[in-house]
Amino acid sequence: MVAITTATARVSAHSPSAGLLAQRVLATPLVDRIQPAGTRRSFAKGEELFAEGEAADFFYKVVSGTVRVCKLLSDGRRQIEAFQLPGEIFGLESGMEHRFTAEAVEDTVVVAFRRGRFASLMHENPAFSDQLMSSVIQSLERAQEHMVLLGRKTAQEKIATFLLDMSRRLSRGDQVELPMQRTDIADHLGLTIETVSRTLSQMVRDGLIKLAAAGRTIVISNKGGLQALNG
Amino acid sequence: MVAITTATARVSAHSPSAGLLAQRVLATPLVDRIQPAGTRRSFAKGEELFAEGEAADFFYKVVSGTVRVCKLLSDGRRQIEAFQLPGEIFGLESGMEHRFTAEAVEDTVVVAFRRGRFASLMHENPAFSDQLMSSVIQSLERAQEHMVLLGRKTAQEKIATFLLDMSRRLSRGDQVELPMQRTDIADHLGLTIETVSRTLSQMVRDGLIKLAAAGRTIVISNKGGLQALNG
DNA sequence: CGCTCTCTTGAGCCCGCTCAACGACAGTGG
DNA sequence: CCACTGTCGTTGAGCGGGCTCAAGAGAGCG
Repeated sequence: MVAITTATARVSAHSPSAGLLAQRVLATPLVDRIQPAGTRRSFAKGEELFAEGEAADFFYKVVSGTVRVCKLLSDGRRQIEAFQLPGEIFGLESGMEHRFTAEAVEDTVVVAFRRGRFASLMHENPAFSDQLMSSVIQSLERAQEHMVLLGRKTAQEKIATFLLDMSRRLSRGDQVELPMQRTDIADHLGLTIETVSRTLSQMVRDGLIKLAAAGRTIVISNKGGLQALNG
Repeated sequence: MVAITTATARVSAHSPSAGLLAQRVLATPLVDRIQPAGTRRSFAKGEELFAEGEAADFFYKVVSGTVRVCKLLSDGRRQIEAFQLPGEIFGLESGMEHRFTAEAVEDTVVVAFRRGRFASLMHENPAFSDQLMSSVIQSLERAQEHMVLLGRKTAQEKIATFLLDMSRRLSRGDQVELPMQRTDIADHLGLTIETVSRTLSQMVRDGLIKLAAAGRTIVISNKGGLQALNG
């Protein structure tokens, strides 16, 4: 592992004045080259990666599958902050404990990085530090975009935004295979499951989308129409 | 400025194995000792620090006053992501442009840090890098907490949470001097100005709070009662 | 085939929004 | 000094989008 660290450090030393946050993603993410430093772990659908309040010894990167990151209120109301798709990093904390719960939406593989070990690695390897920083800032930007949705968009706009976002992030063509069920979508968008279902049905009637495979597959038939709705 | 940089780097080199994100705030924030590297700037109430889409050449730290960070939808609907109070850092981006607008809620003084200059500073000075990282992660945690509020809390709970948060962040005792007007509170909590006003009035009737100074000063007379409401 | 889990659809209600008026100040100018 | 004006906060009346409660429809699986 030391060898890997030095190698990547040498690479970054040669990169010409790598500006912090200047480029969003480097050609080959360092976090991948350093991957051996992390532990590969698998989780079955529905399994919990960690819970709110647990010690935050690790942070994670999704290899395959989907993770939902959520918070609960005392009476069980739930807010899903984000769905983490392959390539995305989550679980970094400023304190000692996790501030939210992470669960596998479907069968999922992640790489777990020990937090303490990465402190020194970050210091020795500026380029790696930049990437981690960039990743956290992107999470923040996504959170900010989502706050607009939660606070100011109508049900129709929320669904439209969600579908376009999912389409962009995991589609092959204009077909989207949703990994999560309606309850998850509802808790992500600040709606009820019934409103999600009704809104999707209405979009089918309006010719914006088509539903298949028990509602899990969505074909976007009028992308422009959806975009006009997304606020 | 070069002298200052080296000085702070030397200090951090002596700090014993400062673990990344291990402690939330160091005794003397480095960003303050390096403050000379930033430019002090003043903004009048209502003035814009930067707008969505502008080049993100600087990031900022609040010295005094209050900044609102917000996003607009095409039809004018607004979501205030956060109110930045003295000591807080904002305006860091992963891309080249600002993704949101920042405006002074009241007369405000900030320190503006040139982004490019801090890339090298971060690399030379791990402790500074840690602090910046910690600050961004804390913004993310706050955003996540706020998403629960926006997506899953009732008007009453939103107001209760807001008042307790403001009280914690800027109160002397149980009296809170709100720097922002009702429109800002509404756009922060995903409500209308009328609902904010009505809910506050109801809380006065319920003996939870007292209002003074044209509604800008709030005395929390039953903190437990408010806490029971905050979800 | 029956059981369970998920999604859909319907009927009715309520919380928060819309529209509108009024009140409380502060600043300004005659 | 007071009338005029603009900004901000409060209050009322009524509406409607999304929620609640309830039942039905598919799909997967033993």
